[in-house]
Amino acid sequence: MSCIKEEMFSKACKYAINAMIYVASLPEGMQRAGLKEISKAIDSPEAFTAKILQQLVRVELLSSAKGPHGGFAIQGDPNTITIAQVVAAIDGDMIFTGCALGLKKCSEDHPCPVHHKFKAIREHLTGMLLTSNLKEIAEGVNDGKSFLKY
Amino acid sequence: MSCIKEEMFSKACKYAINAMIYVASLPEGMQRAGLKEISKAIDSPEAFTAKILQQLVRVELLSSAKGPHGGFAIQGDPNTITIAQVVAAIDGDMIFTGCALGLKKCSEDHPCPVHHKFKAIREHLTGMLLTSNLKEIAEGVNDGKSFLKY
DNA sequence: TTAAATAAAGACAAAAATATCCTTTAATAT
DNA sequence: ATATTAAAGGATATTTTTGTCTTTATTTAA
Repeated sequence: MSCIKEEMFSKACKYAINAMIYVASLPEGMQRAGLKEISKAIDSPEAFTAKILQQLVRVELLSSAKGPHGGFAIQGDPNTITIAQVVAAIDGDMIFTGCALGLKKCSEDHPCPVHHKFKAIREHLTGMLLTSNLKEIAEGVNDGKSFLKY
Repeated sequence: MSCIKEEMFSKACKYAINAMIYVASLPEGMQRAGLKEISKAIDSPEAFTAKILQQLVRVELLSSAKGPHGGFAIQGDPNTITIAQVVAAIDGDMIFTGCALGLKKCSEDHPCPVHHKFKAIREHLTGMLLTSNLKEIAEGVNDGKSFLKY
């Protein structure tokens, strides 16, 4: 027993976010990328990434095409797709709604000992994720202001 | 593949926080509780909780005594022990310092695409955890204002 | 129409987190 | 001293998450 980890999101979710940002950052006209290209761009395990992309296709955040020149593209408007949607698709909404201490019935009426303290954090986090759209974030990458790997 | 979880802390960490709060909430004079009592109070698996309490003893957040009337007590001043310390002891400091998207070298110079957005959240979270002391939180439990289980 | 490219799907493997059980050690009380 | 109580430690089991591999299905291009 020697835990040294626990971060905000699962690895699957991180790969999903990174992949979505990468695809969103593709130049106009050629907005389709294959699995190999994506997992190379975000430095993620290829086969595992494939599974995650499948999930994103299922929830219609991505569209996919088989065959030569196939691959994945953002489905919908990158301007209105938020990181919150990607997180919800992969990790579910526990990060937005779950009790920090794991109480099943934690609420205003029956709060856990840190309920009110975490409420503010959650609202801050949720608000940020809801207002972070793919387009804006992908632009940072295209401008060389932020990075998808290392 | 059907993830539906991911919360802020590991279960181990949640049990640790709850256990610390419970022990801190014990009445003056009798501030020692056994494993059974603790895991019943916080509704956690007994044997697993034992391992976590051991860790907390090792990092000297708890003291322990064997034999009849043995058990666990807060080591030090509950007024100055913070939730941040408990989290760091069990989950490490990734929650405070790690990159949200998992980049190894994420920094101001080489930021991930959401680095700046998460910075504020992290600071908010860290500040809150650093200023939440056991004493204050345990009082809420003693006053019947908050709950350790269900 | 066939070959090549690519995603989808399913089975499987490895690693980590969670959880249990059993034995040992230490303290207390009789 | 001895029996009892309770934590410590170690081995093992289960579940979840992460990751791989192989086959199938679909599309494109020659």
